[in-house]
Amino acid sequence: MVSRIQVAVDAPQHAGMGDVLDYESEHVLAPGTLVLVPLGRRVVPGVVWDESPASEGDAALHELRPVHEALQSLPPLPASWCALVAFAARYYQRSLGELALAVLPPELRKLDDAGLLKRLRKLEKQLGVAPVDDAPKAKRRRKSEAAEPLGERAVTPAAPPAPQRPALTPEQAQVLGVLLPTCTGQAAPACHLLHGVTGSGKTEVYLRAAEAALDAGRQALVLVPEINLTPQLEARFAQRFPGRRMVSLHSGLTPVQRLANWLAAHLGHADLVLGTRLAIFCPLPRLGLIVVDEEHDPSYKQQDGARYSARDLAVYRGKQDGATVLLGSATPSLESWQHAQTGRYQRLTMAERVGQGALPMVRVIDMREQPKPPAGHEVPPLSPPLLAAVQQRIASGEQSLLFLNRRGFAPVLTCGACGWKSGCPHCSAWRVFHKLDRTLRCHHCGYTERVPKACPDCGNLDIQPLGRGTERLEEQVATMLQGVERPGGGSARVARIDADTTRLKGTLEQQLAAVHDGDVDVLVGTQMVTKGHDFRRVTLVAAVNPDSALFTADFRAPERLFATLMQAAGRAGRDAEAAERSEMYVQTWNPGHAIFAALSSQDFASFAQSQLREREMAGLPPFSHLALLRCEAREASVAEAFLRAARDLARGLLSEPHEAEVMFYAPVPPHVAKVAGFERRQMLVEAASRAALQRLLAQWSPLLPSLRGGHKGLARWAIDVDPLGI
DNA sequence: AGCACGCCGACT
DNA sequence: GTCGGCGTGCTC
Repeated sequence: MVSRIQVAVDAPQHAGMGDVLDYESEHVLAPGTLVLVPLGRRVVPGVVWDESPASEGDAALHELRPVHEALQSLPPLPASWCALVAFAARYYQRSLGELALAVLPPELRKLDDAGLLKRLRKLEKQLGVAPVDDAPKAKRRRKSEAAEPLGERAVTPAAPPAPQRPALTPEQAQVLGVLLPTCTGQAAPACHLLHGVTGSGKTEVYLRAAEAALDAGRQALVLVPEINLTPQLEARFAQRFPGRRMVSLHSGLTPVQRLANWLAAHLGHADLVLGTRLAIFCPLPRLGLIVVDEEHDPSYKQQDGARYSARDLAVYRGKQDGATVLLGSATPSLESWQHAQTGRYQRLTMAERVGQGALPMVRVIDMREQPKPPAGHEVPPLSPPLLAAVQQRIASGEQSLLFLNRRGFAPVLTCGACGWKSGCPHCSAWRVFHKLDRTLRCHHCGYTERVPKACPDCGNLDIQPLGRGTERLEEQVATMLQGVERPGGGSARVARIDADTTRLKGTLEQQLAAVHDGDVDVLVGTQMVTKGHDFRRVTLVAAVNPDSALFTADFRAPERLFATLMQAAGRAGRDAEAAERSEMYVQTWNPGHAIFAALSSQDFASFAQSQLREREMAGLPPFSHLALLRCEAREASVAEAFLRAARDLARGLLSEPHEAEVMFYAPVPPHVAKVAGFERRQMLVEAASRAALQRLLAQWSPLLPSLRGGHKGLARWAIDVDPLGI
């Protein structure tokens, strides 16, 4: 019997095709089955989808092409996975197939059934598990089967010695008293917001929660914001759960490894999955717990392709799969904080550092009151009080961490004679001066050139760096500390950690080890060093120049700066014995800014409260809901005309009672308006409720392809739902 | 998105 | 005379 099936394939929404395409198949294929289908003159991978009632009727409008091949060695993706993908596609305004295929392991998209079977056999051998039943293929059919646990449970190796578990603090015990029953199924699953100051032992809470879920026969998914943070967390989980199978999922794995790990999770062999945002789409048949560590971190929002928020999807998935969700942070996002206030999330608090350590004393340095440099000279990077504090740490054999969130040597070069600046010819951005290889690099399009010997405009030889990045800070600090002796003899050592020094795999670990071994007295670094690392001998942390974050147009900048500074502060005094002498210095030209007062008192709750009040008055999230329509064209006027036409179209969609529910702003250039020769424009859409926004977007986005014809030269457009920056 | 077809400039 | 630029159009 030949039957008609629906398949989701990777075609973008703006192609104007429906969500699924119709094919004919020899066999009935269960929804969630991976297939290869012909599309135009290629063969592309796709996922069999549950028939959508809309296209049911028009059976024989055209000849259907047959499915090329069904990948039946792989158990179909579970209905819960399809539901999550369908929700995310709808919510973030992407086509079903684009999202479905984008969140499968890239390697999987390249295999046919024979290739896949080979990988599965290899995996089974590696894991020592019974083979997945692939005998009577026709038996594996419809939904009822797809929803069942897939494959056999992992054969647990002989019980290893029980690992040592640290004693719980009273706060941890209290938090776990609430949390654990929801992880084991004794109590209804819930969404918890764990607000715990840095050093309060959040990781131990994650470990105990995972233990409870695992002991109840469930799987646990732990998300971290960055790949850098996976190795250390992996080590802690591996140590705690020696008898359990754990896999990691992130873009740093080789394609083959990533597929193997994904398969282990999908087949139910892995008990624990640890990964970055992309892991939220990993099929897990027995999911009982999702942990989102540092839930406020912007990395959870994908910034290209399908712009989903893994944190928000975790909450949705938890509800759908009956799993408990644990969002953890020392500085929760205002969205999550608000949900905790209204009772939608359950708030759990840990205010004390393990071992009674205090957070460092915060000293705000007023840069306006520092001695003025001689005319024609720059303000030195470290003010006298900060320099003295660093020197004192060196003298006592302690370490300092200087945080500057800008890599490279100088953000821009300039000619002293004619005012030329090192702009990028293809972008509206400066090219950053990298001294190591003497290049000017555009961080937006990658355009790189050797630094010119003379000013390209006037020929003047005196080209000067303007501003300061970590590369230059390292150099200047080394100069300032020249001749400063360490206790054991020899002069002070300065090191730097940022994306440029850790480009090669493994170098971050090496550099961190050098810091731990005491080979470094002063560590200069970007954001990278403020996240999660446990520096035992650091007693001084300084934010060298945090002011730039105060004046960006982004309404989330204060929240983000506060989180970053709090996180940086948390790097100091992790050793209880040294905690008392720990300090955080903040150099600023705006000491009156509310953020620094909040940082000094380290009172997140009142900071959050005042920020929420401001958001409410300004009608910003979480009190409104936003979407951005972005587009690109060679000509700015084309991009703007398209956005205006889209706006007129949208206004026409709003019927009488709903007219005031959604507001449209004028098209504006984003922070960097031109990238790689294309002019970018964006238009903000604001709605009082999520439902109203979703209602509009659902009607609006399918109509946008029809506008294309009227705007020659329009390159592409996309909708960003819940954008992080505007 | 791919991948074609299709119509105009500098090369063996 | 062809190789190749990217504009336009189609894919169940």
